[in-house]
Amino acid sequence: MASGQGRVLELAVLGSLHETPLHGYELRKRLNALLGMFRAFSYGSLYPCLRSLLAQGLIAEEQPAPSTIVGGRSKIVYKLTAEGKERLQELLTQAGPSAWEDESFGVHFAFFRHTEAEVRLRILEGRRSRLEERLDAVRTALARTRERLDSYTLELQRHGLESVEREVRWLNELIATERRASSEDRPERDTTSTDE
Amino acid sequence: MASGQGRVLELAVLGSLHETPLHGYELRKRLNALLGMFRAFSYGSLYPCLRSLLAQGLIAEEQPAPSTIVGGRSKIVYKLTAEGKERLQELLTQAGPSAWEDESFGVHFAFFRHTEAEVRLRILEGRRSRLEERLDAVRTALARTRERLDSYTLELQRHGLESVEREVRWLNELIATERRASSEDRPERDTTSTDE
DNA sequence: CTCGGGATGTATCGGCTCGATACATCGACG
DNA sequence: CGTCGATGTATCGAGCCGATACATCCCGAG
Repeated sequence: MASGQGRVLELAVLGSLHETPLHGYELRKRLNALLGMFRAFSYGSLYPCLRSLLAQGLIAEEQPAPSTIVGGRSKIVYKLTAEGKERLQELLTQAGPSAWEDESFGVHFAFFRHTEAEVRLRILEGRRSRLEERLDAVRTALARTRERLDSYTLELQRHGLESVEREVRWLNELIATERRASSEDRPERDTTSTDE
Repeated sequence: MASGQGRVLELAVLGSLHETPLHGYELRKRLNALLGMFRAFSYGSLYPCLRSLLAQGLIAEEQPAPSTIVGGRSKIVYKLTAEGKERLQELLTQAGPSAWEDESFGVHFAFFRHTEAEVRLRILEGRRSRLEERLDAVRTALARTRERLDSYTLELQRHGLESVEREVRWLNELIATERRASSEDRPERDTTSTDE
């Protein structure tokens, strides 16, 4: 109900502007280069988001030297404010369902560099159990199906299951790597938690 | 611009009802079992869609024997009308961009059983070139990137590229199978088109 | 027998997002 | 000097989802 539930864009914009100030067009290009494999950002959502962030004081328009402005409307370069940086940190700390759904997981992952190790781990595990949930649901539904399925439906199911299983394996590797890295940082806790 | 552009639901509902009449709840369960790996259908879109289809005369409410109705509101079973079957055939014949985008491709594929071989092939090829386009875009954007990317971003890119490449390979196999099947039906055209 | 909880079932609302589109400027090339 | 494609800001209609509300049915525990 607050403002930051389904707002993946907010994190994406804030995170991108954290690296360097940008204007809308560049921002979109950068986001689509970064996450174009998973989703496509459009102006129809980008500009309203920028307006909202501007109104909240999380970003600000950066005025370039007036000499560079020639025509009527100049480029509007947005940069992060101090409040924006705080908000970004806050968003990066959240490890809720909003972090591991399909559309948002990629965005959160893309900024893992700025995320605490513990939060990273929780997001990865959340994503994994989300996918396993889905596997269960589809598998039991498939098992309960009485009728014969045609070969195309079957092939679609097979491909879908395989893709999700692949992502689960990928997550497993990432989680293992994270665990290894964090146990190297804290070698005292290494022997006690060698359960899995 | 017409009514059936982004309306994946229309095809999904019509296609499901073509097999057997259903009511809303069952319909949703069936669709989520069939395509739950790729997307999740919600009532918020399903009921408006049913209403619209009803208004267009493409589906009709099937009245069960009055003896089964006990309480106030009974189950509303929807079935396809003759116009609905026509519309479904029309939708299954279309092989435009609306057939091979991310959200819609799965739905179209799920009903390939009722689709002509030629249309199947065009949809599969359209999907493939769509994905290759995306690969190109991301790869060139990646090549043009000056700055060093952190390991998480890199890993995300790698995983994304690999997933899409995998889907392209899958499509290649499907296309090859389709071509083989259709050349068995028309053996005269076999030798001329052995270009790939 | 009865009472409560979980599955079944229909329906809506607010809000977010997308694709298409409009319009303006700038640099390059003939 | 004209025009074409890339750059750039911005909006609109329409579709879609998550949450939610509310009613009924079924079945097992007490």
